[in-house]
Amino acid sequence: MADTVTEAATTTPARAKTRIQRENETRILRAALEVFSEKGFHGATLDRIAAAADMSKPNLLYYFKNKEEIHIALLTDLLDIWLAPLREISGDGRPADEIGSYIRRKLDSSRAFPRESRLFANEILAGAPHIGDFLQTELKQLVDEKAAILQGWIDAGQLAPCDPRHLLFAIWSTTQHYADFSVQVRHVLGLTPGDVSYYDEAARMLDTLFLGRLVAPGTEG
Amino acid sequence: MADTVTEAATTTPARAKTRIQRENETRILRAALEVFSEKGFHGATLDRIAAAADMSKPNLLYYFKNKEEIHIALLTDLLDIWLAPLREISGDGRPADEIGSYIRRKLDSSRAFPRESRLFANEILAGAPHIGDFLQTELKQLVDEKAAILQGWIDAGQLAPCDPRHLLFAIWSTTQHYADFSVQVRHVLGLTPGDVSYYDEAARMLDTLFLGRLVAPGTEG
DNA sequence: TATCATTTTTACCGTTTGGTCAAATCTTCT
DNA sequence: AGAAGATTTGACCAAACGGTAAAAATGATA
Repeated sequence: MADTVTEAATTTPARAKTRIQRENETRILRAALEVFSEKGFHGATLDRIAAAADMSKPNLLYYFKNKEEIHIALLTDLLDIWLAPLREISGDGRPADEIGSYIRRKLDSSRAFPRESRLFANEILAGAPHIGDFLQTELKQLVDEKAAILQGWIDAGQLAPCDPRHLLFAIWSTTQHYADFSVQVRHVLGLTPGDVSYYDEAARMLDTLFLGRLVAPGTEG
Repeated sequence: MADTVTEAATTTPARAKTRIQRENETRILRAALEVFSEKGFHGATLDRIAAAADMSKPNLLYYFKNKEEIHIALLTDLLDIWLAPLREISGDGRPADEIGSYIRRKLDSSRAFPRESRLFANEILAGAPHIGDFLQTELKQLVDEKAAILQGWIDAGQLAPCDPRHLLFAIWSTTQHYADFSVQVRHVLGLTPGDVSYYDEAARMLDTLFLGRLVAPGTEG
């Protein structure tokens, strides 16, 4: 399993970073995100990443000691993006407002960071070899905390009885789907490759689903 | 892009298959499914698949001419599994019954075929290089057909106004999530690696979400 | 401008990987 | 049993891959 992203990074004193160093590291990370999110860890090659960064392979390896270190650097950046929308959920607001805005934030995140979302999806699909520890500790803790808020609403009769953690799963899956499965979404809707116009309709759907009544009364089994 | 699964397969007359041939092909496909779904296409190696099939690599290549052909064979089998639950949706039933049972079938499919689901997810994430054509034609057509049924219910006031295709997306994402992101689900719930006990609670959640009212009236924004 | 550290390049290496080939072995059928 | 075909194996190959070493070039600084 090698390294995990939660470990301390620096063992050497660590000098101040040069301008070139900063520029090249971001160039590499940007290129690597593109390639990793599209091809997965094993499908991505250093040659490809180097080419995308407009840089020679040995030069790339001057900034990151190996392929895995680039991958871990990307995942580390990613986790903040992933958690941010969840962190904002507050027990002070009204359930519909809080849940509705959480969904909107997650959906916005899918639209703004589709590559990051696919990187995350690839990592989970692969068995979360690098972020397993994060999932078990940091994420679990935050989920437990927010689930308690949702449970409070359930106890107060403001939210249907359900396992709040599964409600979060439903929000994650539906929102991330539009980034991770965008190819399928587009093909089914008959859209062209770059088109992301489906996000507006997606937002309406998720509002209806999570905040409205989907199936009309009297038509239930 | 190479081959797609929808192309005609045989150009040679195709002899009747031997007992050994049938046995070994299924052994290979079973092993390949295990490895591909766990490691992705590029992460899977012929050596690994051969080892999992308890077979030498050249012997494996006696039955499938290359790695891609094994992958395509798996995807072909997969598509039937993927479509089956959707095909069953009928316009004759009541909306809640039809949608509810569709969700149950999809969730059962995730539980019964998690490896197939992950194989599918990997393929879509990679940009659907092999099943792009299937998505654009066969799947799109079936979705259009079923979406028309849902639209009929909407027009009859039995279903909330929404884009029916996005309703299908929501069902796909929530149900497949439990197979594709099972590692994350288990880590968040604090379950052990093999544990799939979360499926019962998942079924309740999805029933509440799609068929019930999630947020109570009066607590909406 | 001379010096020193940083950055980049060229050439290369060992391993892994997908795949081939021909010989050997096993099945099947007469 | 023996021929014919099907199956299996061991030895091997070329390309791709991750990564290294050392020299050359560039940048910062006094």
